[in-house]
Amino acid sequence: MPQIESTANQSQDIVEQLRMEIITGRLEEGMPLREVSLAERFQVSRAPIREALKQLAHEGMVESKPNCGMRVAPASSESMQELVIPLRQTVESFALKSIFAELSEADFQEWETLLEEMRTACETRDYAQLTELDIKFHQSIVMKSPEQGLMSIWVTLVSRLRRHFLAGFQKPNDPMKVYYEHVAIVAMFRTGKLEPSMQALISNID
Amino acid sequence: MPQIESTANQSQDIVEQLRMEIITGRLEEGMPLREVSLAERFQVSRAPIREALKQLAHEGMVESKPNCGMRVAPASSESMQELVIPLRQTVESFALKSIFAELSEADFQEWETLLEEMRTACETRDYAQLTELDIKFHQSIVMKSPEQGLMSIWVTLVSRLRRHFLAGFQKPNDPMKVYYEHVAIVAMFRTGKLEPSMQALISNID
DNA sequence: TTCTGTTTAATTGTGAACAATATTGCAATT
DNA sequence: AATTGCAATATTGTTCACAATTAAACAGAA
Repeated sequence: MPQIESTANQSQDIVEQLRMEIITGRLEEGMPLREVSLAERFQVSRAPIREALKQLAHEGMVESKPNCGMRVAPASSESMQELVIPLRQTVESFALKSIFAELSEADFQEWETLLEEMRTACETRDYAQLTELDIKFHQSIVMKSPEQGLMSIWVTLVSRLRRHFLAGFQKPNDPMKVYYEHVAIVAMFRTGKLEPSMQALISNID
Repeated sequence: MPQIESTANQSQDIVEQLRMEIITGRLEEGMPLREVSLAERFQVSRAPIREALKQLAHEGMVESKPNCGMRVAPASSESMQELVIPLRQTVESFALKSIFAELSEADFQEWETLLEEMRTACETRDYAQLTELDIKFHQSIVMKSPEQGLMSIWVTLVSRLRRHFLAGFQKPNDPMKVYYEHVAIVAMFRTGKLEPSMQALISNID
């Protein structure tokens, strides 16, 4: 999001909430999103709801048919995902490179917290929560980058891969695999070696 | 834009107009965009203006400071452009590949028309117009692709390169160069050979 | 003068009513 | 029974009025 300083306004909160519900699959594909229903649910007027939906439409999370309403967008085609995955790898690598030298202990603490939550999500097989945490981890890397507009690009890409997340989690035999992978990533970050860190991050994106 | 069928609504028209004015440099960097002023100019209320500005903000054309208004976003950093150029090449190649087999005479006619306009723009040294036509040419390729959401990604990338256009046009000795390059691209498309066509398209993106 | 705090104005954020458009259901007709 | 036309409903698109927030102007004291 191209906001210079993010003050908490209603529509932004709604965007983040709806985005996560779509990514995690709590809101199924094709489900219509009515402005009045959402307005009642979030206890606000239609205006902030409209803004939120418009933004999600631009991100690719929902589809808009003029005068006919929004609905949760269907998953991207296989070929589309094959296009987007390397794009996402490139963007996140770039983000990591731009922040790597200035990583502080506070950054690592933030990630350690996420890792703990990820561990419990793995243990309880809470795939929706796991998806959310995975997204948040990668998002945090992009968010730390001082490059303006990188986040907008990243969000637009990730929304096309949202199905990829859930699908990827449910197949592996070892349900802790996702957790271990991210532990390895953070550990590699701590070594201070850029190239292997980028490699670890990239290999996690597929 | 993720609209399934594009009916002409006001905010969309405003988006396209403002986007072109920013890309072509008619609206200078840092210039504030006030909702009421724009509402008066376009003879509409603030709501469609707000929607247009929000969309442009997500595309990276304008920056938004909450409760403080929008302004034309400054150009991307050099490193950012170096990131985005190959991304754009990848996206447009993908788009071309997805439409190449079904190109019709109508498509070529559309391009020929653009080429003619491009020629006169080159002859009259109208760099703003030339920028607009260049964008429209590449945009048309992405637009023809049936892949949903490709346009959103493309727009987000191009907005980061908008300075690149104007700068690239004003330097070459031969002012017709831009025209010739696009003529060559379309001619290559007509041969029906995919790989060289993609190469021609890519080489034009730098 | 320079700094600080307060007031004032400008601007965005939100709410609510109205208009325009698309969808749905129903009836009349073939 | 299937189809077409029409009315009723639901939904979005737009306008206007108001609240909340921010930035600027200004006065007063060190």
